[in-house]
Amino acid sequence: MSRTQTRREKLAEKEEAILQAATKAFLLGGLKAARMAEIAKAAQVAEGTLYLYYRNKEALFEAVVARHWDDLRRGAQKVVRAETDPVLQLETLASYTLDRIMGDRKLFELTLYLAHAGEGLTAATDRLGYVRVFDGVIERGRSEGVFTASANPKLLRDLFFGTLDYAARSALARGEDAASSRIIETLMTAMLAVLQPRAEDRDPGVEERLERAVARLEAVAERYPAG
Amino acid sequence: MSRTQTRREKLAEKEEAILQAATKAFLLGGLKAARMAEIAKAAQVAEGTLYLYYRNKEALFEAVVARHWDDLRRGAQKVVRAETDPVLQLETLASYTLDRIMGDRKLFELTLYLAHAGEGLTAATDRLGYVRVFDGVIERGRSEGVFTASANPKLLRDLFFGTLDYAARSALARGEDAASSRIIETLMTAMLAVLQPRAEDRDPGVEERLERAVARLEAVAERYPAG
Amino acid sequence: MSRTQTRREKLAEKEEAILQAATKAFLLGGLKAARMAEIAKAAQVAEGTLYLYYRNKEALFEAVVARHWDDLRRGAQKVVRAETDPVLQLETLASYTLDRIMGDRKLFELTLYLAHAGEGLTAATDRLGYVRVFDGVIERGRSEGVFTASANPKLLRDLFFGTLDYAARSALARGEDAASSRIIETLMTAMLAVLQPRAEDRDPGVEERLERAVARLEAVAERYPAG
Amino acid sequence: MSRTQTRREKLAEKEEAILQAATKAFLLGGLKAARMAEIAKAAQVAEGTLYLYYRNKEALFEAVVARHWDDLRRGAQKVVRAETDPVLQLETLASYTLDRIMGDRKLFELTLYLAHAGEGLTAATDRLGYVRVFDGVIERGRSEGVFTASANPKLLRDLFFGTLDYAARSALARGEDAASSRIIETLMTAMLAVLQPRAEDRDPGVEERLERAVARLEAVAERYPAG
DNA sequence: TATGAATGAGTGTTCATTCAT
DNA sequence: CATGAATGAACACTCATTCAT
Repeated sequence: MSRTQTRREKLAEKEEAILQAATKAFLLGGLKAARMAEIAKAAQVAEGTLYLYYRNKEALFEAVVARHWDDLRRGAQKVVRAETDPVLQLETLASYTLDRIMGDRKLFELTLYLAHAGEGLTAATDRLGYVRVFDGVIERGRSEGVFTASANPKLLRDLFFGTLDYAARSALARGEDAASSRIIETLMTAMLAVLQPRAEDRDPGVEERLERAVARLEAVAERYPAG
Repeated sequence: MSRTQTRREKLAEKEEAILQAATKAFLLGGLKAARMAEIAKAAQVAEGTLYLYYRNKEALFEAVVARHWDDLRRGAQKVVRAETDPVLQLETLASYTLDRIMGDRKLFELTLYLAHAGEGLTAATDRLGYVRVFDGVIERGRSEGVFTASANPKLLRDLFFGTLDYAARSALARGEDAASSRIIETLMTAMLAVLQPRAEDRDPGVEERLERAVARLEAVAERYPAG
Repeated sequence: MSRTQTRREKLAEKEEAILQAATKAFLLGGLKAARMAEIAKAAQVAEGTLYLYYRNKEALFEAVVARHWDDLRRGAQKVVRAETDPVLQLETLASYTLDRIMGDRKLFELTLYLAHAGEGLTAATDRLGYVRVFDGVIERGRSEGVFTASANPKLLRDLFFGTLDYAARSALARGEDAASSRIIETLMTAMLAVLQPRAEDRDPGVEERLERAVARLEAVAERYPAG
Repeated sequence: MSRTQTRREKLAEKEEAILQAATKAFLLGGLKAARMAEIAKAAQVAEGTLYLYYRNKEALFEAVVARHWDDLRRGAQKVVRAETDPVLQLETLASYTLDRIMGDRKLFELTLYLAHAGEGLTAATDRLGYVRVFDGVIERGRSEGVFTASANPKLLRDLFFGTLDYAARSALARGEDAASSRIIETLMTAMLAVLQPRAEDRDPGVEERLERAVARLEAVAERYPAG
């Protein structure tokens, strides 16, 4: 059995080596520029061996991207669990997401690339796990009554991930490192405007009392006809 | 002179034909998949002729993308000018942007592709004109006192374009046509939360006076029995 | 008539401009690398105009090479005529030839190139005029009794031009500027060995005195019997 | 081990086939005219395979030329070793060289072509081995006292190879097969004029008679002791 | 004569993938 | 499972030459 285990371990190790070599290669120049021959050499396996683990170059590419998103998801879960307040969780998640996008921008671009070039929609699937972390935060906020139940989760995602993606991309395009704190602040203001509509000014008292007072006066007024 | 004009017109026509053929070709499968030979054939010119107008395939590609953004910019300016209220301008621009992204999504992807694959930063430049339309709306809103002057334009762009881009992309990824109205609504809520912070509760005088008026009303109303 | 002359002059000027531009272009990178478009631009004519003067690129190339050899021939005739002694004429011609080969090595290579690549043997024809200068020197030397009549002119050419060509080429290959004087000296020694067999031993003095001395020794020796 | 050997043999065979096919192709029309596709087909390998053995077309070309010079060198060494007298070695080498140039003139032209077109100086390197055979003959002649030590080897090479190259080229240009014996004779006369200065004026008669006279006088002298 | 825009044939090289060993 | 030599399809770009003006 130890032999079987050893064999399995060897396989796992080899797969890991391939994945790492491939990640490095794809990061350097994208799907097209990476050479299977170089990946094989870096992983210290023969070219043919790559095809024992992955059907083709694209499959290897997808595996790399998938693994990346899995890493991200785990990291996101970790930082989210460190907080209890949904609002803080949201803010923490935003910071984490922005940092990761900025740090591994190449891999995010690869995801876009995959979505663009690929016939498969695997990219969407990959992000799914990550998006669920976000959805979880929203859900918890709702069940705790901190967030309004009326906001559509899909739209919230658009706001959240769209803004962060775009902010990261334009920052990178301008060569800036990050102005993370400010964008996070702005994003939170925007998010909370949707998640907690008029939450703080909603002291319903004034309105209700006004309604009631007017209603009563109207009743009186009817009793005393004008004139 | 009519001869000169004719020549120029011929050149312009030929360039237009090339550009159209190229747009079609690039839209079909991106930069890589498009074949110069096919573009030439579709434009009814010889392959060599393409190179009289554009240095190489990539230059032709960039020209296609640039023209697309120019079209967009013009369209955006038009819809914005049709409104006078900055808030409505913003909303109109959002709708227009979303529609165009959804409609020409391939060309948006090509822009991303360009940003990803290209060594040139042309992509950013192309968008610039379009972004300026947005900036113009914000600026007008500020100068009219409708928007707060404190919001950073860059961050606003991130919110605006990021959300729209992402919404379009994810809608397309899910195969949906569009849920435009709802995302626009959400986006506007978010934007205004940043652009008009506590706009309605602002000027506490109103609230206080309202409070006082209600109190007096209540006092009066209580003097007259409910029945 | 002055108008006709003007026209002719214009044509001649244009042809000259083309030839000069072409020479420069071919010198830079040979037949293949030169671009008709660049030649046209340098000559300040349209591309099509080149073809009014020369059937095609190769014909232009040949014209350039031919003109070069004509220049050389004229120069050779000049230096040869400056001397009267055939031996000195030979030496002068050798120096001149070597200098020109070294100086315009590119054009010599082009001649070789023409011989190699071209289907026409034009190259040989071009050199003909130059070779005739050499033949003339030899002929004069013979008729003056300075050179032996028995040497085959063709073989002499092989010796003369072959050595000079090769010397120049190998010097250039080694990046040396020239060791001209020594090669000229050696070549002359070799040439004269063929053209003036036993030429230098013709200092009869030494031989005669030696002959006389031996004769006297023999006379003495004979007086004393061998045994 | 026999398997390994088999593999190596296969590789060697394949390389040989490529080299032969390439030689044939390059001989037909030079570097430019030869088509990699045709070479591959002739060698019965795929086009890509050519690039497993040679970096590119030019490298293949150089390999062909290099092999040619290696062949020549071996042949030259053989004929030289068949003689012992340096003068005869020189003459034999001249004949061999002339024959080979005439026979494989295309490959010689290719060498020139390489020198002309190539950025690399490989051509010179290739000839080096061959030239050394010549240098060896000269050196031996010197150490045996047959050749004068004063002649510069470089100049001798110019004379030897230059004359032979040129003779072959002009003979080929004139369509003649060869007038080898006469040119060899002339060349040897010229070479020896440089290598054995005053060789022929050594009219052995005088020397011999001097020797004899002195010998006889010595004999007489012994009979008549001094005093 | 002169122009110069248009032509379009022609080819070296790469690299993902396979398969005999 | 592993190897790595062999495959071969695929394609942008150049540039001498032409011809309508």
